[in-house]
Amino acid sequence: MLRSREEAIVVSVNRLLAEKGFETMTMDEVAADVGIAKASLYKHFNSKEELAGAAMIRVLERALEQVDVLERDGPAREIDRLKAMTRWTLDLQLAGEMPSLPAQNSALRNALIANKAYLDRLMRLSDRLGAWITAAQSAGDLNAALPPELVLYTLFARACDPVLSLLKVSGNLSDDQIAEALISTCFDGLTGPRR
Amino acid sequence: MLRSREEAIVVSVNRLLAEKGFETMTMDEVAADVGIAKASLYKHFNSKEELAGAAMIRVLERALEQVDVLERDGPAREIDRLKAMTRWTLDLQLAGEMPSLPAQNSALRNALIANKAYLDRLMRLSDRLGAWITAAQSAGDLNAALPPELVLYTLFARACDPVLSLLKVSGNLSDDQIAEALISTCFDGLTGPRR
DNA sequence: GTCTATACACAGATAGAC
DNA sequence: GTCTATCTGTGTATAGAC
Repeated sequence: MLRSREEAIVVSVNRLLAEKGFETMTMDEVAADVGIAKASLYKHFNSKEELAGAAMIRVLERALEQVDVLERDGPAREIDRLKAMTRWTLDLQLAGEMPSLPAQNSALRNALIANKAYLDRLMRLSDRLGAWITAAQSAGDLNAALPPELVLYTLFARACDPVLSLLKVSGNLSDDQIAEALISTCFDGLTGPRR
Repeated sequence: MLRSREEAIVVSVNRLLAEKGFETMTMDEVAADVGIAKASLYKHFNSKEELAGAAMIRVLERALEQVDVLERDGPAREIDRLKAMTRWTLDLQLAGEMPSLPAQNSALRNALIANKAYLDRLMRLSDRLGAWITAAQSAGDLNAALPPELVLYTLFARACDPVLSLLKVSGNLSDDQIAEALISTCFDGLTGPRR
């Protein structure tokens, strides 16, 4: 029951991070959302940074599980697996469960680069996706002129692309149309698949 | 001299916003960076939101000037003008002068949508770019299946793409290589121009 | 482990002299 | 308009009873 309580906390943090970002989210909000007192939060997590770190770790672990699923039951070609992973992150965003990544300098970023558990998951995920990327480049399905790290960063960045939320509030497209359009622009670019 | 002082303030804010984001930037830092007392800041701008708004407006005005330049002396095809504008925003980012946009909910975003001067510039810029976008789609240079607003949002989002800063800290590419690579992935996608 | 109450720090904004 | 000094609110974190 301690585990399930902490799970409930992390779920709330996940959603609040997605909604407001790390700096704007307050521990009072988290406590209110979970339905416990703020002081109780600190019995489970020693700081706001540690709490956010736990949320980020949870997302990375879910991503690693998804990589396993795709490797077992997914499409054969690596390019299609990469597209499936991208679709997975877009669906997470659309569900409001993707915490916004700390791209710029922030207190969270400094805490995360000192968080061994977080870095471990991040590197494992990078390695798995990196293998797919180089394979897809060898197969001629990804532009081989692009540095693999550029491809990796681009896919990571799509996981928090503000274009999705802009399209969502504009209200002209369904969630599925948004996801498909973003996959198209990510892999085929704005010019589109034909030339 | 009041004008030049305010210009100096906005330049500092621009850089600090690019470096740390709105929530993390403090008025004390701004004052220290400009070299005046914090109270003096408030003689020029009534709030932190207003100050950041002035910085955003300045960027939009520079962008509008750039649109004029390209319309006068730039390439003939709209697709190439859009690429030139993208390159311009990437160069701004590389110079550390592009304030990070308030994609998620933040105090700044709420202030900006109530800022008439800001919204006016944003709409003017959107209209100018929107005309290029539909023209490029008609010419077959942009994927005509994509909603123009999606293309517009995608270009706006490239102006604060975290991929750029990730590549910059990794240190493997020159600034020019980074800019060219990002234009390539934006317009031709990860799969590249050939198929 | 949960709560109420509070300590502590810091950031946005202002007062008032010059 | 610039300064020093200060007010005020708020957010992280903790004390201590139960």
